[in-house]
Amino acid sequence: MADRIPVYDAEAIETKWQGVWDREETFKAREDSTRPKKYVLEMFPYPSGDLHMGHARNYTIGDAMARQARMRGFEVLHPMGFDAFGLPAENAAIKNKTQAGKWTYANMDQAVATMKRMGFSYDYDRLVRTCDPDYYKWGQWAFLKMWEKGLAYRATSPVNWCPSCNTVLANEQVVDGKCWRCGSVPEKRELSQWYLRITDYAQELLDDLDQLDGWPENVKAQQRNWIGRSEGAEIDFALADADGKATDRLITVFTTRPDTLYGTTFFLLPPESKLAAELVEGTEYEQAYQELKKSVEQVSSVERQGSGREKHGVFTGRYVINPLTGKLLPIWVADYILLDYGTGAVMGVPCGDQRDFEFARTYGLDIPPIIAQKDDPLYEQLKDQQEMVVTSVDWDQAMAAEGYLIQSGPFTGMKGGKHSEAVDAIIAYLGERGIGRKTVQFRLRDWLISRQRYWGNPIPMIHCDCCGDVPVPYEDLPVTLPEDLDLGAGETLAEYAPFFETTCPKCGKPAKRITDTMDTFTCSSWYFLRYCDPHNAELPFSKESVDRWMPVDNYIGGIEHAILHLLYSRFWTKVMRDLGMIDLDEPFTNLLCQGMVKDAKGETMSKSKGNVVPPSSVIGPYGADTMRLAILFIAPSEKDFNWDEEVVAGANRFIKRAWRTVWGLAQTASADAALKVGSLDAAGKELYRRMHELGLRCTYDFDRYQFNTAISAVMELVNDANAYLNNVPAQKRDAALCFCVARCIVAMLSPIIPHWGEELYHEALGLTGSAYDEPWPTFDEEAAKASTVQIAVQLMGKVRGRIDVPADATKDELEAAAKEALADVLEGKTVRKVVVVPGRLVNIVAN
RNA sequence: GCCCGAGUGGCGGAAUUGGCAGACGCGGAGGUCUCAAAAACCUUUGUCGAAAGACGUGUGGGUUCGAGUCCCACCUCGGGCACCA
Repeated sequence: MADRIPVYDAEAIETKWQGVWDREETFKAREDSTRPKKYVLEMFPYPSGDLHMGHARNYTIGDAMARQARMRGFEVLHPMGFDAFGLPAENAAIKNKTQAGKWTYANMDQAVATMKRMGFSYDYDRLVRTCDPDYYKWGQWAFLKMWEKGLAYRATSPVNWCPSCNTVLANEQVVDGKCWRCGSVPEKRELSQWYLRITDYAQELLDDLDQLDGWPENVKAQQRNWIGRSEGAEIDFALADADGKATDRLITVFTTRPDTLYGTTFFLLPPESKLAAELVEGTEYEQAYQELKKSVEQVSSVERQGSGREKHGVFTGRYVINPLTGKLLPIWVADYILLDYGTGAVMGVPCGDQRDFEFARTYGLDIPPIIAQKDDPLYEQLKDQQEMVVTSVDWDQAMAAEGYLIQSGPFTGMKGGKHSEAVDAIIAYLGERGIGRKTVQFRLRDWLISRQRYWGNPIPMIHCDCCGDVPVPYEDLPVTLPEDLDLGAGETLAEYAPFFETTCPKCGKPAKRITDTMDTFTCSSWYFLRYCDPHNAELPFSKESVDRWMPVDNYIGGIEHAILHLLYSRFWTKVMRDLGMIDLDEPFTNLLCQGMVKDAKGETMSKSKGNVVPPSSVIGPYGADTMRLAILFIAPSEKDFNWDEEVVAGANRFIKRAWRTVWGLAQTASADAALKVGSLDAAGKELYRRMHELGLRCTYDFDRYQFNTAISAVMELVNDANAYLNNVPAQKRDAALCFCVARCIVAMLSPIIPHWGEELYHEALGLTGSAYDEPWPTFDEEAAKASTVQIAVQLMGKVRGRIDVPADATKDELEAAAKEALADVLEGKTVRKVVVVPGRLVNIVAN
């Protein structure tokens, strides 16, 4: 072994090992391995340029997991790819007068170079780019399968249209009332669009969240919120004719509060309602209705939403009949009613609902009390009152939601509220008469996937004037995206005849291709399945390969995908399961959402703010390993952190110190000598013990992905090893111990600073092969135990002293030792109780 | 309004799940080496106090021999959903 310690030259070492890993295909996932599998996956990037700090953090976390898993004996699948379709490429192409593909491929090449420079252990043979025809072909294939199952369909309805992106958006992509990508306020437009029927899976998507023990609570909560399940009832109201007599025509409402049916004094429809338009047509009420409808269209969705907004409505001149009381209820059109939730019709209960209350106040409608709490004077007055005698009250706000029914016919006196006995009783009563039924509503809407943009996966459908919408035959897939549009001149797919002109596969007559492309989130909903079998030319993936690798054991990515990508991927997985493609309910077993990297002041990094710290600015002066260590050490992975140059410098200092320590140990190390613990001197025994203690801690922290404390455990071991080197003269050091400790330090840091680890593994320890063929060291609880421990001696729970005791002392011995230590304090007091926690403390209760 | 989180030194953060609060690192102070500086190494560093000691995990209560950890009430901050009937 070398006598002199070489200088730590990060760049030389990193270049060297990156070359070796590449050449030797060290990180290729092997299909024929007999090891158990582990699938570690980071959310693939959108190639909008080079990687930024957020990517560096995301991939460093995943890489540490992947490398450690391999050392723990797993065959690891750790792939990478690019979510390559999308608007920024198209916008850049328009601006630079180039092709979207050209721009995208150049960015991907750059990003791959940076990934390699960071030393990420990807199996690059499995690189997937969603804009490659042999990938997006299978997205089209999946669309056709969904079409066949009725899960893909076309519908005309008001949709969110982003005027800046010139395309429609999914509900999930309207964030805070604005386009998720550009921040413009979308307009409502009535358009014919393509949807995936995700609502068919609403209940399952909700229920299966309970299986996802490895997901953060807040992500599951967000998904539950988004799916938005409400239990309630549908109730049929008969439309009245001009004389107030019931007609055959029924209008159904959805309500979560059927118990408040007796308090219904009006009936509500949304402005977009076709029924409302029909009811007022040709009447004196039509003009006011049209004005309201127009004013709603002019108001943006941001303004229209929000409970603070004043409510507007118009009367339609028509009535429905309350099925319980037989009373006539005026039908109003109101701007706070949503077309696409529930049945699109609402019963107005001003006493029980704050919104209905405000509406009733504005338009002078009755507010009859039908629910009261027991301490309410109204309750005393009306608790046995079945008929309506108090028809309106003069309150400031709606009644409490819970209470007892009053003036509610036979249900008077029952407990009311959500999921109350009154709810059940009224549903049962309505059910017997066939005018109401229990039902469940979801807030989740079907997934609108058409985009009127070029750079995406074409929807594989043809519209024929004779045959309607006809799927492209499977053998004609993929529908290839043309590469020679003049984007700079504003050309779109819809105007590009070579693309849309075709013939109908059914009747052979001239027909037009659908020129919408699919939402890019369709591409990212199944890429993790493609990684299992990336070169399959017959199918999107084989069942065997998915059975081999799925589910993803560790999925790492940003919290911003809590709803969008993570919900869509769960849906897609369930669809693939129902198509018989896979046997899997959920794609991602464990999910880690890493925090954001902000600048030193805590601001988010952005090009417009000019505060971006590019990864290259750290890799350049310090090297990739320092970058990786700093990122993992600065904070727990889920937390945001502020970029701090001092932490980087500190990380680099530790790497250099650990480098010298390992080399220092290596100078007296021997790989051949057997370690005889019994014959070690005191310093050696203690170092050996600490190695086990800290190794256990480090392993435990790796197992729970808490890298900051895993690193601190190794730091302690390095400190201890240094103390050993400083205090024990070279000729007295134990060669086997030195080797063992050095090897443990190298092994435990290798997942985090891999080039450093590989270099020392070979050059300092003189080992061959790869550090990643080295199994993770095993540590022993017994060996970690100290012969004597210091425990606290407490009086009434307060620490009064500390004593050194043998680790194996009995409870009685500990009690005796503690009493002795506190003898002078205890004098004159009576000991009531003694609590002994071996290895920790003795607490004496005395007075 | 509803639903999730989180509040610990000057800072990032630990605390093996009810058992010695502040591990590890940053920063600070002092020192060694040097003509000097950098680097490196050593000592020290929760607050108050000269010391003994006292006080300390957002606030106020509670349970317990013992609470950062559990329970109740509240405050503050962050995030998500939101005119969803």
